[in-house]
Amino acid sequence: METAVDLPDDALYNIAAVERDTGLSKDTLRVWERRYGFPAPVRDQHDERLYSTGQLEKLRLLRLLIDYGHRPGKIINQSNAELAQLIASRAPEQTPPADIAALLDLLTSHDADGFRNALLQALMKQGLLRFVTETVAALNHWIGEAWIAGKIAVFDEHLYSEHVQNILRNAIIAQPGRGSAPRVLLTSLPGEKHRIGLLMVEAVLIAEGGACVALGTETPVIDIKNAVPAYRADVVALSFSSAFTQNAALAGLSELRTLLPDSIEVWGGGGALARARKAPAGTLLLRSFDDMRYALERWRVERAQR
Amino acid sequence: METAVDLPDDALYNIAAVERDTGLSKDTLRVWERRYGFPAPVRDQHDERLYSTGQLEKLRLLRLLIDYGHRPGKIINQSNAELAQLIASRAPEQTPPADIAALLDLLTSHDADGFRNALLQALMKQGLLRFVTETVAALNHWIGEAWIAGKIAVFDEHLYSEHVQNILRNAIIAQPGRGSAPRVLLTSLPGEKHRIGLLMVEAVLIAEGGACVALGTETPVIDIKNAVPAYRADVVALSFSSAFTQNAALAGLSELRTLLPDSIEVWGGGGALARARKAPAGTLLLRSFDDMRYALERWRVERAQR
DNA sequence: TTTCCATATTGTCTTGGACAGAAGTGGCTT
DNA sequence: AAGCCACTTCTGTCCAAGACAATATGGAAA
Repeated sequence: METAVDLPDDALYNIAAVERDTGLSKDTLRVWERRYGFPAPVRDQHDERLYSTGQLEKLRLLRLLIDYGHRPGKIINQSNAELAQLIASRAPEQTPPADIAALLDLLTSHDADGFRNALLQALMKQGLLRFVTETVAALNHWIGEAWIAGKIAVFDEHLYSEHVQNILRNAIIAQPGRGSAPRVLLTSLPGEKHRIGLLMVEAVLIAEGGACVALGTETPVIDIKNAVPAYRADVVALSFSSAFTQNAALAGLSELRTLLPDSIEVWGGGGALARARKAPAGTLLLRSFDDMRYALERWRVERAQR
Repeated sequence: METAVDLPDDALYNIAAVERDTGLSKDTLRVWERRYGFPAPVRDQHDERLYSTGQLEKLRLLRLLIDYGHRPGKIINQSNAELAQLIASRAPEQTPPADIAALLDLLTSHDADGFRNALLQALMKQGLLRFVTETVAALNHWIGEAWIAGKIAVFDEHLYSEHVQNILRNAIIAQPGRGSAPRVLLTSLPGEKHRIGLLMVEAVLIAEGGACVALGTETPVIDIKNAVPAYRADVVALSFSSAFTQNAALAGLSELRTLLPDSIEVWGGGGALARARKAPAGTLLLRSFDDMRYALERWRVERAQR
């Protein structure tokens, strides 16, 4: 599954592009440069920053390590190779299980039809719930690893996302009936663009017999608030990938909590919240799909008692 | 179909929350305050900005009008009522045909299941090709109109997008076989986030028996270039909604043309190019789905002769 | 061990100046 | 009229350097 990623080595990126590609704010990029001396981009004729491909690469590695609990000041002056080493040492198991490796091979050999068929076959064999919680979750993880290792091309990742969306949405629409309570309104806040996570949640909800109103990504809080009565939702569930910072995710959950009546539950999950210690008052953190299934069950028991 | 936005009057928002909720950057919020005197937020004990509910509301109205083509300096000092008036005056008096109106009614009455079923029914009745080129195209148009008139809620638009994606992807995956040449690589450039247009194109391509490699939205040009040999594409097709400016779309087509070998065709379509007079040398503008079907046919005839 | 507090680290906010690129305007030619 | 070019205005984004809130760390006390 070796894929040379063909990045032009001489490409230069302005600060907005780097913010978009790394998730680090412009303010953060400037203050790192001031404090730590990295990144030290060259300047154009108007003194505006231009970041190199190597700097962008290192910033991605730093972002990943920081998400895993390292602190910027401790690691920012290490070389790309040392950082990659640090990442590698974090995961002792180096190779994915055979079934996942087979799927990755199809993807990185650009066999779109083969990849699609293999995914469909896995879905048939496992059923929706296991397909999502095992195969898709593992694929997400290992594609992330391959991405860090530079072993997967950007366009293969795009193709992966498209095919998984096709299959999940196909499964979602194929599900008969309307589902029973609770009715969960599912979306993400502005800035959170990852759709796969949302679709996985939707699929699990439906497989558990729940009713789901999916609004896609990036719904402003106010609009979520207005959607709740319109769709008579019982629960609002938000997904935060690790593209979000933990603080931003917690702040979003809190804001939504203050806007909604107490009778509506607020759930949050995803990579950005995986390390969060405690949930904002009146909200629920879901750290796994099992957590979500328990939350669903708990809701049903509690409401049945009333 | 009237949407009242209902906010707590006494809430205060910091600048990051306003950025998230309005999509206006912090820099923009500060420079508007400096230049136009609006918004003029109160300050907390540390001189940090706190925006009121009314300011947030007005910012959202401004954002809507600016997206529609108004200029900030001209409208920023009008009252909320005047801005709402301006939005209302945009509403054309035309009405959609009955079948589209029925679908819109289901959507704006928040009947998600009814809307889904009506879409499915239309698909069954019309077949994929007519469903896409007639029903979905008309729905897009009339939802755009309703949005400008402020007659449709943000969350209803989100729900619409999700359901149409579900149905189109379902139809795409249900299509048997691999399709015949040409193999079309389909995506959009960074900045272009509209997915429905891409899915419509993919559905039409598949309905015409073509082979399609869909990379989703926002693929950087360099990655498109790398994807072409990897997937052995014959044609690259790009979609530009009217969120793109015409010049930016034409520049993107030109850049891609120079990067790819002459044997690969470059096609462009979508709202941003609807008014373009002539295509960049060596590229093809598709102004309708029929144009695309002709282009497909022409490619097949030309290649058959060789 | 757990809890608590002082200290260090880190991200976000502040101001006011600058300027590139988009949008609008006017005059000229076809 | 309609296209096209040059000129002006408008508008979003970038800059620097300082400040401080929020979080994490590390050691002392319970």
